Amino acid sequence: MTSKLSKTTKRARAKLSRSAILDAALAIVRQDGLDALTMRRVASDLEAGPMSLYRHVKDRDDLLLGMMDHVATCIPLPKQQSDDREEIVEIILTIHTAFRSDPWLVHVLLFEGRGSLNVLPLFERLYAAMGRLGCGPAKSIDYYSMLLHYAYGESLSFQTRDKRREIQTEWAEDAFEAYPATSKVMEVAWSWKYDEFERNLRRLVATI
Amino acid sequence: MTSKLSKTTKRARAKLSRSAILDAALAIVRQDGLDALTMRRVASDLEAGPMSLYRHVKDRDDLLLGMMDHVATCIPLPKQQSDDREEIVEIILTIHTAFRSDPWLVHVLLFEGRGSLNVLPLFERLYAAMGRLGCGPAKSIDYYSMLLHYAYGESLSFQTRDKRREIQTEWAEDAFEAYPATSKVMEVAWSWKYDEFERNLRRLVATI
DNA sequence: ACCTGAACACCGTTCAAGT
DNA sequence: ACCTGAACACCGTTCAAGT
Repeated sequence: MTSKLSKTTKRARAKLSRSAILDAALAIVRQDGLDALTMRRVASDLEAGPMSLYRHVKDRDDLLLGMMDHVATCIPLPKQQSDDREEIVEIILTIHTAFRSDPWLVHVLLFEGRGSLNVLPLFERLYAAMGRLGCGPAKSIDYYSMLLHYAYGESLSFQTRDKRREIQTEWAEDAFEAYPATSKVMEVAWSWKYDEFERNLRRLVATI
Repeated sequence: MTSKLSKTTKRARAKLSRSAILDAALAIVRQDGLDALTMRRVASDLEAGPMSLYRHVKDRDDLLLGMMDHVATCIPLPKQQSDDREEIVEIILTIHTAFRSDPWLVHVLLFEGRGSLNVLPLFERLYAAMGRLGCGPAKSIDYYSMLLHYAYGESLSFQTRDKRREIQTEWAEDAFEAYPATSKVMEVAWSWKYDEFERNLRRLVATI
């Protein structure tokens, strides 16, 4: 019995490391979303006290940054495109795909203000392509912002769409009665998937 | 002394009403942001117990919805434009301006999934203009989504920009060394205001 | 009818203490 | 060195009780 106990304590000790904590945190956030990611939950998943985490992680912010760093290194770089506009499209699509598989990224990027430097190789290619298209720094940051902001908004809207629809079904059926143009659109809107990111992205890139 | 006490209790009673609560909540959120809006804070600002609010407001969600309804009715409708594309631009700009003066709107719209029906007159004009431009329901919802998603992303990025920059100044100066195109852009980026919403909006509307 | 205090089940984090 | 329990200052909300 004593040996069994010491075994489990040994395992418990081995479990607690920065990377183990990051893995556990990623698992939580991917299963149950960012709100479910609490220090206490991570700790209990690792069968440790909540305070044990703080030896390997400065605070919740640092935990999120670590998660971003890890995810950023896992993003597969797209093939280099000969057409510069196509190169830009591919890069933004890569980022957008990352937002789709890890929706919490957008939240952290925007609201925690943390970004990983591991994403720089991707951005370097983006800015290089813009440069070849004749954009100076000002124009580059302007177009970059436009594309990224659209990706932010689209991702957030997409990831909250189901919840929003659920709530909106409570709206009175006759709410749109006085608004004919709206009514006509709304009939389609409820079931609309509007997953038109790539098509709209190409529209935007074409304006560069 | 007794009369003084009864006076204050009378005033305290008069203070507590749905609209008084909404006003207090709006004042908080405009001064200190959405995170500062707690039921306890609203109550204490009204010199009431936290539980007293629940007589006039179902829960925090209902409070937010009430705030949105109030703000939505205060949005000034833009002048009708003879050019349909210009009409669309004006309407989206109106929405964007509302997002700028009440940044919390975007957060509530997206993450709480609550929207006010009081905004329908504005949307009716938007969909009507799109219809006149030859858009069916599908195309309308597609373009509408693109424009609104961009407005979402731009607003969120704008309102969190200062905080993000503050954090990013901690980054090592030589982080961009290996990335020449990025370095060149970044020199401009730190001070860049990229408040190019209207110009980009026009670009987008032109593609309709 | 209107208001409320105590209580419940949470949260991140500090701090002093264990091994 | 690594881990932890108790504690602090929060949160939204339930519930039973006050007036």
